[in-house]
Amino acid sequence: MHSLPQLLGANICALRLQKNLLQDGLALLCGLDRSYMGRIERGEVNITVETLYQIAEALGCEPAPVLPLKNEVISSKS
Amino acid sequence: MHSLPQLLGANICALRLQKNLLQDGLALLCGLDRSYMGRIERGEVNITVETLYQIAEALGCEPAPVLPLKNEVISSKS
DNA sequence: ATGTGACTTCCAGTCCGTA
DNA sequence: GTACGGACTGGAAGTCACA
Repeated sequence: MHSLPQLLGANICALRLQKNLLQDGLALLCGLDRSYMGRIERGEVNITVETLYQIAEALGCEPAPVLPLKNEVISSKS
Repeated sequence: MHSLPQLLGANICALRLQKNLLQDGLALLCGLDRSYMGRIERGEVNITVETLYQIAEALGCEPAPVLPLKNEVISSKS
């Protein structure tokens, strides 16, 4: 069980590697900064849905497969 | 074809009505402000993935069915 | 090729109202 | 019950320099 941004970042990283892309390359496709893409993959930031769609578009898939299931996510509520 | 926030808001609204919830009630379940929930449904704001998960949780479904498909969304790129 | 700190701008999200 | 407005705070977006 990890935080939502961490799981999301791990999924993005895995999908990126499947496409043999570098963080640089993916960031370019998304229209995002290289260093910001790194932070996303490390789960350091909580992205918006628009950013999610940009990434899904660049990865050539729907946003859904990028998202972890609810029960994989550490609940932020007590 | 509408903007992403508009489609997302319409989906949330439809799912909320299926559950016979008011904006008030859904906002409470999500831990969000009532007026902000209204803005979400009207597509006036671009929410984060964490908020998306809060809403999916409150609606009793996964985040995926709340999200529109890429090809339903007006591309923000030219 | 990626991690990180420092930074600015802008919007996610709250709280107060009115109709 | 819901739409809509103004004013506000924290944090997402976005960039750069350096390790």
